Amino acid sequence: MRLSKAFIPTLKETPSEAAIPSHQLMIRAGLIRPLTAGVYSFLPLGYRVARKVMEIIREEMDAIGGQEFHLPALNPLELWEATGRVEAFGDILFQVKNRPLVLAPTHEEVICSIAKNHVRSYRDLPQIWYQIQTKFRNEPRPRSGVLRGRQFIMKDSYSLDATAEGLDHSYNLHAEAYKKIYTRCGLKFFVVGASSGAMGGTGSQEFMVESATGEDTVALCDNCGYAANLEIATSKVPRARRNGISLELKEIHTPNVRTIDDLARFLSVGTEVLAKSLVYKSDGQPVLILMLGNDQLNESKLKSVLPGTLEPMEPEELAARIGAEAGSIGPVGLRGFRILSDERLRGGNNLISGANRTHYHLANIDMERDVQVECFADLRTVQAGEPCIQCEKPLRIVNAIEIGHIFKLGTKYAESLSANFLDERGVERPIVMGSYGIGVERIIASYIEQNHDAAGIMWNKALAPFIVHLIAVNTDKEELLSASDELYKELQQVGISTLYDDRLDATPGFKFNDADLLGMPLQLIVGEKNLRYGNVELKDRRTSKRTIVKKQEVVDAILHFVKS
RNA sequence: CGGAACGUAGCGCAGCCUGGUAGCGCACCACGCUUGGGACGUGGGGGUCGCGGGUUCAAAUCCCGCCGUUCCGACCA
Repeated sequence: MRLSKAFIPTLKETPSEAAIPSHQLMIRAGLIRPLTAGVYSFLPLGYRVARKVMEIIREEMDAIGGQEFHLPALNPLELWEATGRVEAFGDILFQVKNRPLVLAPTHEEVICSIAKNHVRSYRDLPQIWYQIQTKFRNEPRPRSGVLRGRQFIMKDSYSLDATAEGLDHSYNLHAEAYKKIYTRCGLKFFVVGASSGAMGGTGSQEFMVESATGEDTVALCDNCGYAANLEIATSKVPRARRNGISLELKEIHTPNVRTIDDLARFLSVGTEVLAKSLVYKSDGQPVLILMLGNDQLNESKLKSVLPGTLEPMEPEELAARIGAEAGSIGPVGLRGFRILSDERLRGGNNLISGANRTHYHLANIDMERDVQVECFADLRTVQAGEPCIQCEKPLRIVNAIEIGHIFKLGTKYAESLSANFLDERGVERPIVMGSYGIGVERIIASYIEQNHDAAGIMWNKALAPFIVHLIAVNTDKEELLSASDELYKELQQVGISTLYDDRLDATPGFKFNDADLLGMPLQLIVGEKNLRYGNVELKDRRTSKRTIVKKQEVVDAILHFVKS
C-alpha cells in the first residue's frame, strides 16, 4: 500500500478522551475512530489487524473441529424470555423499540433453537459451533477505548455433548485452542479459575492479561501457579481461635466506637478476636453476615450463597429494625434475621461483636453456644500477601484484562428451551452445553498494552497490518525514488505485505515518526547516504537495531526475517 | 445509578470570572523553498461557540433546562 494513497489518519497529539496507552495509540495510529460512547469504527489499518486476529482464531477453532456459523444479531424477544434472560440481563440487553426484537449480547438461545430443531440423536453429537460476530451490550459505563464497548466483535462458540464427560472433553479442547490463539497473537497471558456469574453452570475459567488498566482483579501465586479471579479466590488464612474455656457473655461500654479498627484500638486487642456484622437484604429478607476482623466481604461469593436480589440495608432501616447504630450490630439475640457466617469464624469462641445497643459491644461470644448460624461459607476477599491455598507462599493481587472466558454450562439452556436428544437407550435427555468467548478488540488492545513504547506500537509478525514499512527518505532525488519503487514492487512480488511511504511532501522526521507510531515490525529505509554505496537500511522496530544491507540482498534478508 | 469535570474550526486548547470585533498551535489549500527524526516563508479556506429557553440595548461569556463526552465509584458474562 502506498501511503500517499492510503487512508491512515495519524495524530501527533493525544486525543483528550483517551486515558490508557492502547486507546491513545489505536486512535493516534489510525486504527479506530470513536462514533459514540463505547462504539468505534475500525479504519482500514485497524481492520487489517482485526482480520489477522480473526484468522488466527478461525484456524485454531477449525483445528478442534469447530464449524463456523454466522448467526443473526437480531433475535426475537420471545426466545430470550424463554430462558429468563431478558430479566437476567436487564438494562444490558438492547431492545428494539418498534419490533419485539433484541440485539444479541451472546448466542446460547439461537444455538439452542437450532439444536432443538435439528439435533435428534446422540449420534449427532458432539458438535462445536462457532461464529465471529458483532455483539451488543448496553454497558452502563463504556470505558478504556475498545476494552469495554457497547458493540464489539466476539468469537463465541458452543459445544453440544451427550454427557458431562463429553462436555469436559469439549471444554478442554477449547482451553487448549485458546492457549494456542493467545500464544500465536504474542500475548503474555495466564488462566484463572473464575465465577460462572449469571451464565450459570458448573465451572469456568478466564484467560487473563496482566495490566494496570484491567478491570478484573486476580490473585496469583508466583510459586505454584495458583491463579483465581478475586471473585472466587481463596487463601490459607487461619480460623478464629478457640480457647479452652468459653467465658460468660459480657456487655462492654464502647462509646463512639464504630469501626473494627476503632474497637481493636479501644480494647487493645487484635482484630482477629472481633466479628464484624454486615446487614443485607436478600430478596427483601434481612440477613446478617458475620466476618472475622477486618475481612472484606466478597459480594460475588455472597451471591452464590444468596441468589436473588441483594442490597445492603440502609442505616435508617437498620436502626428501625434493631434499635442500634450500624457500628454496634451483632449476632447474639438478634431476631428476624437469617445469619450467615464466613468460614473463618466457624468454631471460634471468646469473640467480640456488637451488642445491638448503640455504644455497646458483647464479649466472649462463642459461635457454637451463642450464635444461630444458618450456614458457614467462604465469603471473604483475599488480600495481597496471604498464604496461597496450595503452597502457602504469599499471593500477589494484580489487575488484569479478561481476553477470554470458557464455561461449562451443563443443561440449563437446553432444558429451558427443550433442546433434547435421544440417547442410546431411546431416553430423551437435554443436550449438555459449553460456551466459550474471545473478545477480538480486547486481544488487540491487550497486545498494544503489552507492546508499545513512547513512540508507538510494536507489532509482531502475526498481528502487524503490514510486515514492512518502506520509507523513501529523500524523495527529491529521482534515483532514490525509483530505487524505492523498485523495492516496493519486488516485495509485493514475493508476497511481503508492505506499507510504502512514498509521500513527496513529508520530511524525513515526519516519516520516521509515523513509522514508529504505526509500528510495523521492519522498517526498510532508503536514503541518499546509503544508496550512494548501493545499500539500504533495515530497522527492527522493537529493538531499534539498524543494519545496513546491500540493496540487492535486502529482499532475501526480509524473507529470512519473515520465516524466522 | 451516585460523585466530578468538560463541550469554542478536523485535532489540542485559550477566551467565560469582569457581557460589546471569536482567537492560538497543529492539520488543511496555493505558491516558493526544503529532505536522515514531527522544517521554513508568504498568502488563504474553515466555527449556528453542544441544543433549547431566559435575563439584557447586546450573551461563547450570566441564569434555568436538556443532550453529549470523559474520569472516579456502583454495576459487569
